[in-house]
Amino acid sequence: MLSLKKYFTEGLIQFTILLSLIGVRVDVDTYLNSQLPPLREIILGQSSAYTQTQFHNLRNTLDGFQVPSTEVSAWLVHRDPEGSVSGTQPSAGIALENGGGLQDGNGPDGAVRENGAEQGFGEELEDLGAVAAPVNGDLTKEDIDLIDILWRQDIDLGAGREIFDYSHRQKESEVDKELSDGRERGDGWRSAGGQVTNRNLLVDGETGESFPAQVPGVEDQTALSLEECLRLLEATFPFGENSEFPAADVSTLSEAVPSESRPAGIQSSLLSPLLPEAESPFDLEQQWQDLMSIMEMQAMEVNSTTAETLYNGTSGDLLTSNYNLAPNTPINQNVSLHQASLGSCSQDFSLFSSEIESPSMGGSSALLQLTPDNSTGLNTTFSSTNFSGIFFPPQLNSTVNETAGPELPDPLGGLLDEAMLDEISLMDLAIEEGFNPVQASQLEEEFDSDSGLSLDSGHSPASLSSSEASSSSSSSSSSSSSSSSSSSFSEEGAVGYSSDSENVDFEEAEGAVGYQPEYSKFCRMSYQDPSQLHYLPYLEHVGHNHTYNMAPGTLDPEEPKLPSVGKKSSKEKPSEFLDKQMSRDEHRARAMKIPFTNDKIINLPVEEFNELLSKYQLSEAQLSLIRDIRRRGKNKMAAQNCRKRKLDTILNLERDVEDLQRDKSKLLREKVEFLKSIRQMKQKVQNLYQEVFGRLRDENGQPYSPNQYALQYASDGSVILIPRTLADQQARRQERKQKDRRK
DNA sequence: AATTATTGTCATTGT
DNA sequence: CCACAATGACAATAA
Repeated sequence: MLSLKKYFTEGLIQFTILLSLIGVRVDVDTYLNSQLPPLREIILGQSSAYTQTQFHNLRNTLDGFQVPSTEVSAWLVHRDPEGSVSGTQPSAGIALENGGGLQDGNGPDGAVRENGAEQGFGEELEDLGAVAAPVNGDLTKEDIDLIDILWRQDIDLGAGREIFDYSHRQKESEVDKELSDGRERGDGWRSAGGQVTNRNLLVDGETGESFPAQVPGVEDQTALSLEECLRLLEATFPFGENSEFPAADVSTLSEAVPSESRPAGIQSSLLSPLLPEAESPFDLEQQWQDLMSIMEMQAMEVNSTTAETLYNGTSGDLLTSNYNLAPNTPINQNVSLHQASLGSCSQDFSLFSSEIESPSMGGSSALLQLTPDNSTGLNTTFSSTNFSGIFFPPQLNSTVNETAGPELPDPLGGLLDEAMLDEISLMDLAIEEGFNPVQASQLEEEFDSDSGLSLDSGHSPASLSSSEASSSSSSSSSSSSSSSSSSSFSEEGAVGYSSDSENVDFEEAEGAVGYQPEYSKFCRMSYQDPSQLHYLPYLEHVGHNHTYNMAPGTLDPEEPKLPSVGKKSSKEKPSEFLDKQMSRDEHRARAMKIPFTNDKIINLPVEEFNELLSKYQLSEAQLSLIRDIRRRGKNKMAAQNCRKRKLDTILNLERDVEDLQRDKSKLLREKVEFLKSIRQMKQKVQNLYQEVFGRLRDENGQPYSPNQYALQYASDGSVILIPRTLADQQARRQERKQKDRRK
């Protein structure tokens, strides 16, 4: 049996969740062996590799869900040892026929799926409401859409499709062949129809209570129950990197549990055991802990809204009411909540359109339309797609897509200007701030404290990267060690600084401003530098006839006159001009009739210098002057070198500061992104919870009151329905445990 | 005339 | 100790 972990990675979860939601327990093995193409691709129509026929086949397959549970087994196509496909295709339901999403392969656009979803949902509930919902159900549009969303989430979160495709499908080539021959295959399903797995169809739920019933070991359990699906879903949340939830973080789920009095962190340990196989808990755990700690405050917010929505729904049409009410609830978070899990649902389409009119969303739409070119690029960066696809209404995406093409991950995205992403993400942030007051305040806090930087630096890297990208090479690799190409640094430094100096946050600004006056100076110097350093030794005589240098004793009678002579020389050029070009020391040397050049005096090695001196009979005054000239000359060069070094170090420091600021703002952006992701995940979980809870029916076919019951994750990984009082007790216990742990 | 940037020089320290 | 480099501080000069 495949391990659950593999299910995660293969993204089967959502699919299975769907099955579970409608009361079907599916043998994942069966699915895996069924030669079905990856659901994500099919459902989303994102893979051009699948033909219409294949989509059709899938649809047929999914149609199978419509049949009563007793017949459900029939649809399950599975593969016999010889590899031939066999299975039964029951009378095909038509529910999916309306779901253009499956047909046209437009995926999340949602435009095609605008119709019929909501009604389908309500009707379904009516039809099934009296019966134990989990037992039996149609695959409604909502379901499809939910799957869609979930898949997208997986995509967004980076769940590797490759894993899915390759790691567990050893017969892929075979499958591919068959896929390429989709119609035959589909026919095969329909016609063959003999072999059915029995174990798939453990349909529980004689009553609504049946729900919690099954709690076998997770690993070797053949069928995935709803509980497991929930858990799996959660397990996949950590950005698709199959990280595990830190124990303390299960509160996320518990927070998603709708209740008036906050259910207070349901057992974290309940969830943790189900992730024993999480592959790389290393950094992610830490990451999660950090993030979750940040998020703790927001959780309550989510809670309240959840409770609200849930309570709004009365009974049978609880879910329907959810869908309807959520957007209308005063708290904006519900909007994002819905978008999180149902963003591309056709039924939400209309809702969103109304929501767009709200100021925040209006802003978002404007934003997105302003930056159509980057929409593709966003996909590659973490969760950007998430937000554009889920967070924003489908229409927006569609409009974007019109200009920017399909929303598929774009390999070129990474090359896009990070700046735009920054802006977008920050704008997203700003938008989202409207959704969650707590979050907003938190973010405000951030931006107040150090995000004078982060806000502005969102632009500063932009300007930087753009300028750098045009001029030099290193643009977006923020932490690139300061490469000192002296040719570019001057310009780059100037640009970077001028932009940055405005963007530094206040504390840092002080230091930076202190530098600023000098900085321009340095920039100038740096411009001159290359040439300066080279020809200075020759040109140093040019303009400077500094006189203060003269040793008192060696004053030449001419020297005081020199300035006047110089002025005249400007008019009587030829000879005087040369005089003017000579340094004072040279003048003095000439006055003292030193028989060799100052250049020799200064630059000869000591030995040669001494030799030179020994060759001539020089007066004491001459020797003294020569020594002074040598000393001053050497010192002059030393000073120049020193200044150059100083300049270099300062410029390097500047660049380091820039890099660090860029890193900082980048980290801040990432933080914000994480926060957003977490929020959305919470909302998805919350939604899922509501959906599941809303479908539960007691013996009388009545929905459970969220006031009295709650879903709870048991320690063995299952999900059970328990009275609220009990849940609260356990929650308290759990809190205690956590506190103890922290201590 | 005042200010600023640049450069040279000196004194000092370190190598 | 010498020669010299490095550097801070000061001053002259140019712009």
